[in-house]
Amino acid sequence: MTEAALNSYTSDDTKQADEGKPQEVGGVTGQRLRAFLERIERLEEEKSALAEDIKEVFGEAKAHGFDVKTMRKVIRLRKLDADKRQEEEALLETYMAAIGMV
Amino acid sequence: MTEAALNSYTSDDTKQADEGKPQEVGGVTGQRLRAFLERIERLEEEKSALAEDIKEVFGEAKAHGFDVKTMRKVIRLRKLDADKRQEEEALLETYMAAIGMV
Amino acid sequence: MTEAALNSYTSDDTKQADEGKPQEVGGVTGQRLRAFLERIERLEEEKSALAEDIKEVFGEAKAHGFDVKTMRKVIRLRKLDADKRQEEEALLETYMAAIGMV
Amino acid sequence: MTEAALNSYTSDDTKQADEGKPQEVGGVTGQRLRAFLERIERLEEEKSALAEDIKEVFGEAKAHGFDVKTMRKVIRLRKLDADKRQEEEALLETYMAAIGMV
DNA sequence: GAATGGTCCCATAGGC
DNA sequence: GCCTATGGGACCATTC
Repeated sequence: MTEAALNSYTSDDTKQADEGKPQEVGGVTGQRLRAFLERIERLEEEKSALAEDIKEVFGEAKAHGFDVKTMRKVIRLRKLDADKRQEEEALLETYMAAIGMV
Repeated sequence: MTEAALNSYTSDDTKQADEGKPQEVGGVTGQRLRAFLERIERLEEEKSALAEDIKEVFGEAKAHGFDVKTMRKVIRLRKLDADKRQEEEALLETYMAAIGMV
Repeated sequence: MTEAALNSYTSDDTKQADEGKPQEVGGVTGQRLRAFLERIERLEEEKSALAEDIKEVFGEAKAHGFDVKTMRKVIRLRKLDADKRQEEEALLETYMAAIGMV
Repeated sequence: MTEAALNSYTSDDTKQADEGKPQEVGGVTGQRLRAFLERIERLEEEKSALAEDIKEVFGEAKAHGFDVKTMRKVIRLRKLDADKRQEEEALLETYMAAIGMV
């Protein structure tokens, strides 16, 4: 995405910048906000790309004759395992904290 | 669904231990399936990590006094904008291809 | 909640009913819709009541010196257990279906 | 947090087996905790069941050609209305109490 | 008021 | 091609 596209909805500030004058409107705060927005948008693009990748891998597996639905079930189950383990540890920590073992 | 697929979650390692021979059960197919599962799980972990990052950035922005809900709105609008722009460009290319402008 | 309250947003039909004439506007369809809405609202009231009950039990437990946070953790963990078991069974069924054991 | 609370998830049954004596560890307190947990879990099951029921009713309505999304909107509006009415009644009662009208 | 967990709603994707 | 099912996101309530 181009910088221009990013500016499309906050264009007032940009226009001023284009005219070679420091931002009197919005100013530093606007700069900071824009920086946050762009960081987030960048991360979301990466996230979407990963989602694409995942879909592709499923497609590949399917092309090799594997059943996607079952694969999803297996993955979900493995995730439950991991979550359970994590939850157990969290509970243990809570207990230890409760009896003063920091 | 293949027999190998069905065996995927009862690990090859175990079977090997039982029979003392590498990959008699499931074999190459099981290996392939596992590879797919692991690739997917890896990608999903990365995706989750990015989701975490995004949350953190929002948190940071909030700490600087920005309203997260409004930020989300802005991002949504900008995304629509970007999608629209992309759509238009795609259409333009279609037209240009149609009239032989490569 | 009174019947009048339930009718507050679909009052047109009701008004006609009040005037001793069968519903020409909306008619049977409106009746059916209202019946659905009322069933749902009834169920949601019951659900809210249960949420209240749960809060009360936590309160009671707290009054007996139990730590609510830890209790929640334990409950969550037990739920994960249950989910995992259920998921395992679902996976097994998928497998059996896959090999034609209906 | 009490010691009994900490023992709640490692069941009394096991301890009993180990020591051959009923309820020496955890004891009455553990019993009480377990009772609380079970009451809560029972209530949560009922709550989930109701959520299921609600989904089913929506499904039924959909099968009759109603638009679920719109139905949700209507229900939300009617709820707001009900809340408002209740609020007003509460205020009225407060006033009446204030002027001694029991 | 900050953070966390829970619930609800929507949008997308896969199956029939 | 609909339609159900599932995952993700937003919102809200509650706790510390």
